[in-house]
Amino acid sequence: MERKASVTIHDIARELNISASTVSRALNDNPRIRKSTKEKIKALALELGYQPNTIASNLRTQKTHTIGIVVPLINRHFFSTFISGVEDVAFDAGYNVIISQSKDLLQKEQQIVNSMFSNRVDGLITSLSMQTSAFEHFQLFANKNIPLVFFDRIAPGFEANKIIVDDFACGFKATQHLIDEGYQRIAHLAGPTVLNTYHDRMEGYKSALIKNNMPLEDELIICNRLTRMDGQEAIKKLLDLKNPPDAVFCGNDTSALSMIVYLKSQGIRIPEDFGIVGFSNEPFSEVVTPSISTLKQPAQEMGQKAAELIINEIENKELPRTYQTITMPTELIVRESSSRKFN
Amino acid sequence: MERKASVTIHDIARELNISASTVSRALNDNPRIRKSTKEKIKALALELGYQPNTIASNLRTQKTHTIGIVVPLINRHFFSTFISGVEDVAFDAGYNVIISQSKDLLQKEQQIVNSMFSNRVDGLITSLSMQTSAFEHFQLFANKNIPLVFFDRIAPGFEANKIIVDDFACGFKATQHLIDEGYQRIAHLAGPTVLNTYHDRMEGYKSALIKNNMPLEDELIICNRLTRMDGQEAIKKLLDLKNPPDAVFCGNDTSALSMIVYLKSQGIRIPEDFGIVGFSNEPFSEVVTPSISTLKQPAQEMGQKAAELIINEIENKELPRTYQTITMPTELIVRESSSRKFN
DNA sequence: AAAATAAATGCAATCGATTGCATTTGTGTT
DNA sequence: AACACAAATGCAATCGATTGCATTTATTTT
Repeated sequence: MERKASVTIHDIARELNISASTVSRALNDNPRIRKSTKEKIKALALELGYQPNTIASNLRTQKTHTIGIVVPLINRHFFSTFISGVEDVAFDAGYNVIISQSKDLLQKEQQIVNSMFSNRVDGLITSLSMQTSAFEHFQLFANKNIPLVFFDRIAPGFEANKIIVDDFACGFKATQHLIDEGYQRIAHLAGPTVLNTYHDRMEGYKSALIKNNMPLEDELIICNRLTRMDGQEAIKKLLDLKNPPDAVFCGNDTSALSMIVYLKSQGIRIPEDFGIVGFSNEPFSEVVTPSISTLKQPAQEMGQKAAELIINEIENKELPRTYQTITMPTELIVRESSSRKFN
Repeated sequence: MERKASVTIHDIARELNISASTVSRALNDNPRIRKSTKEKIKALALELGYQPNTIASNLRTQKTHTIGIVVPLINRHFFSTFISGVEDVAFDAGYNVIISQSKDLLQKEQQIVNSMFSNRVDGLITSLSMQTSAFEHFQLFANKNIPLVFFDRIAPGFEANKIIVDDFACGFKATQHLIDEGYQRIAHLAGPTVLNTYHDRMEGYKSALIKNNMPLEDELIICNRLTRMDGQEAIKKLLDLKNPPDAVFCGNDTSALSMIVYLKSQGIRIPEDFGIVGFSNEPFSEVVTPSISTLKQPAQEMGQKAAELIINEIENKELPRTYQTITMPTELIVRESSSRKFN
């Protein structure tokens, strides 16, 4: 019920008969202020319950100590873990994190990016929506030389730092693994291939087939949005082929799971009759039956790295920019769904 | 590489030979400005690529259109889904969301809450850390009449809005269900009972036993932090009892899962020999074998509700405060792990 | 003790948008 | 044409902290 306005440095100054500048400097431990004065000021600040107004400081210093994050969906394990990684590093470096989700909609992404700009975030970390194939809305940041880091789903050709995994190698590894396990006819369920991630995984898949002198067949490649429903439809379609596959490399674990559920319901044994490899190691992948072989992306570490990169850029704005693309290591986790030797 | 400072309303004013006030009003669609003037101003703003400086506006208006969220861990499904719900509603109402994780550490929570205050969030939504049993750090908000909403793990006795589920009823329902399925000796694995959630679930458990004339036994109640490891240790301990239980109601799904893994490894059949009910319906709970019976909390809806509540409070600050505690519905999802009739 | 130097503090502008009140411009009435 | 009134715009202070430069105070040097 206290209606009293906030305590400001002016209140402290008045009380002590000194100037606001001195108070400001004292609270910021500026060496120009005598120790005894500082102590006096800090003591009073504490007593009055002074809380700095970050907004005012931000306005004056043109720095918000805030990093914006835009991801398709906050509550996807990969993204929330990534965010957690960013937040860890950011917090320790004195940065706040503001977050929005594009819901995989380009229009919302554009709105958010604008809003983040108006909020004067010091840097922006983002993974593109499924609909994003043009990048003008990020130009705002580039123009004003505000650090920008893309991760996972990146803007190809855009001058910025990028953090990715080697999706091509992942696709290759997954497919090669299925081949090594003796599967003969391997299909691929991909996401929208405008996105580098899905595109590269598919190329890796193709490359592995070619390397092993196996034919590429269009009917064995399906593209959709990789939801549970999509996975089920895809597996039905594949099983209906005249010459159906005996394994699938899926673009994510969700669709892999829904395929497994369907295959089981049809009495098809996994991995004996059919092999599955997913992508991104969702928490459920380890614990379902059969457990899902998958590729693990170091989400937390990617977030940490992204934060380090962007904070470094923010704090060295005067230096000439050099943009790097950092490729983080992935791991093929072989589990039951693709592993005949387990049985 | 453009080094030109940002375009401000003053730049627009100068160019058009009018005052900044008029520009400001025009851009905010103030009816005091003539339509033709507005159009002129907006056109130039667009041409110059004007982007409002939200910081300046925030300082002047004493409003940031920002809601702070503090949760124990961002990448826990319940929390990230809750956040997603908040973000949905907040975004549509023109609010930003800033997020931090306490990592279940009181000290970090205190730091974050202070920082959110200094950043002048218009409201704060929070679920307490496992270590939090005193609430002075939230007093800052209460004193200045800044809306505060607790959810899930709330501060008992603190005057604020609260969003919870009826954990007592949940504990009761879960236990009653196990009894109905014919389990004779039911144990409970609880989290730290300083937290209302775990405390209430335990009380519900006890109440169900009493109602059914079953004895309460201390050795059947274990308290820990409900990690996977904790779950495994707990089930071992329980099985080692002279008179071991034949079912457990677990404080979360994670510990329930680790119990299941252990029980399976010991050749104990679920649900025939042993029943398990978890809590919070993690994504994996539906898909493991056996699938886990659990209580579903409407995380997304809770987030939406929290956002609605706090935005309403923010935008009606002059109204006298009335604090409500909203109890959201839960659902007992019966799956294989507790359901003898399935087999 | 005066002068020179260093240390401590203060003044006032600034960041960019907003807003109460004053002033100017425009419209309508007789 | 003169007046009343409404509509449109401008002035200048404000939000709270920061900071270059000026000024005051303290210390050292000769």
